[in-house]
Amino acid sequence: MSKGIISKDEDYSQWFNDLVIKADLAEHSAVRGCMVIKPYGYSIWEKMQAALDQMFKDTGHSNAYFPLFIPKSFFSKEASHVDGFAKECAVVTHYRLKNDGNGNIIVDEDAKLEEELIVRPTSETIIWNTYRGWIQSYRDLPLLINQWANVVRWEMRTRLFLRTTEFLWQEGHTAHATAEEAIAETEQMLNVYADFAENWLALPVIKGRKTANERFAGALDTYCIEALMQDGKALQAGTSHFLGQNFAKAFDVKFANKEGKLDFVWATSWGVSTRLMGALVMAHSDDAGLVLPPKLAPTQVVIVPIFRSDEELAQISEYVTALTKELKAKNIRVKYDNRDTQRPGFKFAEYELKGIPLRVAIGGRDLANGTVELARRDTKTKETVQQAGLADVIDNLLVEIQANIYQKALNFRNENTREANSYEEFKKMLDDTPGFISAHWDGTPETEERIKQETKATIRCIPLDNKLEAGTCILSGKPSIQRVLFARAY
RNA sequence: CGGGAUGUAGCGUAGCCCGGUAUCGCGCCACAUUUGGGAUGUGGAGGCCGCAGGUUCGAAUCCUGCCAUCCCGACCA
Repeated sequence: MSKGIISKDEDYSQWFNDLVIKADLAEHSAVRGCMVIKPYGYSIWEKMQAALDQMFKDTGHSNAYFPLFIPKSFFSKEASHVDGFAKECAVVTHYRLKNDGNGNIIVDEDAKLEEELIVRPTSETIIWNTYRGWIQSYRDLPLLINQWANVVRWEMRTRLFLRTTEFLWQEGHTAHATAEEAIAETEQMLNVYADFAENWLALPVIKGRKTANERFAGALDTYCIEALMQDGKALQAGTSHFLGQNFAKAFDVKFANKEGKLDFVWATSWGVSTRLMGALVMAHSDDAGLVLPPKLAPTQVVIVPIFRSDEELAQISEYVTALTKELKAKNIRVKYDNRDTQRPGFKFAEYELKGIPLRVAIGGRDLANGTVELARRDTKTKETVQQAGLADVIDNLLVEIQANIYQKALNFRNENTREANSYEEFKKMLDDTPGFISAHWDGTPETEERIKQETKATIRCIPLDNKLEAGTCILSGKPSIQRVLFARAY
């Protein structure tokens, strides 16, 4: 176990907190519920952004930016939307401070805003108000826009990365001429998220739809990807919404179709957030620290020299310079840690904590033998390998590590996905063997709500690849046409 | 917002019941010896004891108020 990190078996949530802090990803700020994302954490987020951004552009989307503030009146235009967000909005009421004469800075009551501004919890309203001016004809469609932004949701309880008051995300907002096209877009972006989760985060996800209860405020249908964390709790990793014509109607966004008739536009929105950082940590890491998938690791290979004298270091450095050049030619992100202020053992522990996928150690012994010591973070194994052809070995290993981390997470999820056929069995599983539970449900919000009240488990999704299967609801005993996926969730 | 707890050096803590300006460890700085898994020794620096009042000759300690954080609920990307 690493210094200052509690074992994840002993206290999972404390382990997560320790890890985020010790690995230097983020820290609590002076502002309630808001975190400072530190350089190392932010560099991982930037890797995620870069990959996602490219995927959005490859599917025809463009980035734009809309205001942080939204006039309060916009919110009341879509009834279920305001219901969903009203309780967690930060509101700007004044635009000036003043000195009260006693050395205190106070809000200047004379500077009250005519209409209060809401700090965006999500941007549907301001964006659809803007789209009204951008769309007149079917020729203006589809409109495919994404924005990278921060949003604020005044949550009661916050946790680093998983639920902070302010968080970073991207939100896509698209407009289409037909429902079919909007639904296809919703599904396409869900697939982009699943692709990203599996191929970059090395995180297997279940694609599915939310029940009416769990649907986004203002959506007709909410699709999601659900992942399983190492403590057996589910985490919603991304959502994609089919908004129908709700926002078009609320903001009067009409277009002339090919027949010259006016119709309301069909909408989607979709987003992933810095919560993915939490998913990344919780899915793969261990008691020694982070385990980063090579594709997202800011540094993929760290080289640690072991030396007794300046002369020895100079000899090692000469070899490392050549190796580094080779690795960089293969687009491998490599760091040479030749600090003489820390000893090798300290560096080993530090890079394990930070999740660097591969470590190369090289000392006098290796120089004599033409070898290096190569250590994998994911398996914690190390071996002595020949210097000749090392760059290729490393290149291949990074691919293997990415695949291994994914496979490990997939095995874990498979081992912790179970079928329950009675309510007793269901409750026992939740307590004894947490994970996904596939069970029959009668399709009513009442049953869903009662299960949630009694067990804290929610329906994570109705998987898209579900097979229809007649059965009886575990709670009500009423007929059911399919199993749905339950879990306790973050 | 309800229930519980905690605020003492960068971090973790002792002292509080029973008032007398603060203990220990990690980390930090200097030097020496070290360097293949978180080094050792010697010396050193670092504190408005969460904030504001009150009691007292004297408050980290007692009293009141406030603020913040954490844990458990309801809410949630």
